[in-house]
Amino acid sequence: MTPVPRASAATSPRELAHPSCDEIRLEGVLHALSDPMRLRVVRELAVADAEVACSYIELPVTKSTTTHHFRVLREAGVIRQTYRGTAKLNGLRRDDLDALFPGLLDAVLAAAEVQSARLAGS
Amino acid sequence: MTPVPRASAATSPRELAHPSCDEIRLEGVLHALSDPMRLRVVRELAVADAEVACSYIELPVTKSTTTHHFRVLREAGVIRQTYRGTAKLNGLRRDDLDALFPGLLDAVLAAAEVQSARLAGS
DNA sequence: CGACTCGTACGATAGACCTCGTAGTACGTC
DNA sequence: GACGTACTACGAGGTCTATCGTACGAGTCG
Repeated sequence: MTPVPRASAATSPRELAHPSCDEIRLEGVLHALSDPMRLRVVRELAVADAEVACSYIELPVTKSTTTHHFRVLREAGVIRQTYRGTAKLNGLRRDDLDALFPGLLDAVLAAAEVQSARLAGS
Repeated sequence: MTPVPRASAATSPRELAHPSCDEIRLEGVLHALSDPMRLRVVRELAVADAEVACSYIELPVTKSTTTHHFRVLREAGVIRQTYRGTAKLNGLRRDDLDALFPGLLDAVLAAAEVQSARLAGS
């Protein structure tokens, strides 16, 4: 019942499973990006342009839910997560996404920007 | 309980409600595109580059389900539907989408193309 | 008119998803 | 070792969604 066998705790039991580039599916990426919370996370990660902790991005939901969204983003191949002590650093997989789907991430980010400005402007 | 009051059947009871450009939300578009069936429909509409009937696009699902997907696409603002006799013509709202989110549709279509080729090549 | 085709509407079902709360684990600090 | 912090896992509740089947309205053609 444990899909991820806990990485066997050999040396780094805190390795997180990321999909390889071959496993990243466009539908999954679009679905991950279609949630307002996750889109917000991705936008903040994009402007941060560096690895930030989960707690750095404040969402109007519980921490459990935040964890859930980060997991969805990771499993879709949108972000990369690595542990660093007690914190978990999150970064956009921009290189992989750009290689797989050129221009897609930028187009989505630009569209989010446009819409955000549109909604703010009235 | 009827969100759309049936257009009142005044003169054209067969007018379909489309969201205006202001009402098109990026999340909705991404969500509409995140379904394999709908992505397929959009791709076929893009290559057709003209208005085609629902039945022109063959999907491995029932006709009811096909109708459902077309409705989702229309309500998200991705396609435009108009009646012409017994058939219903579907066309991409390319102009509106390009105006709202420049490059987004092309990026998604290109990404779908890339992935399709990748999956076919094995 | 009758029959047929195209698409819709409604109900039902099963699965996925977002959200939360609580309990637990890993890591750092005192 | 004890405590606090950061995040996770699990279960639950409620909503949404994809799919189907059947029944129905609109239009076309014999």
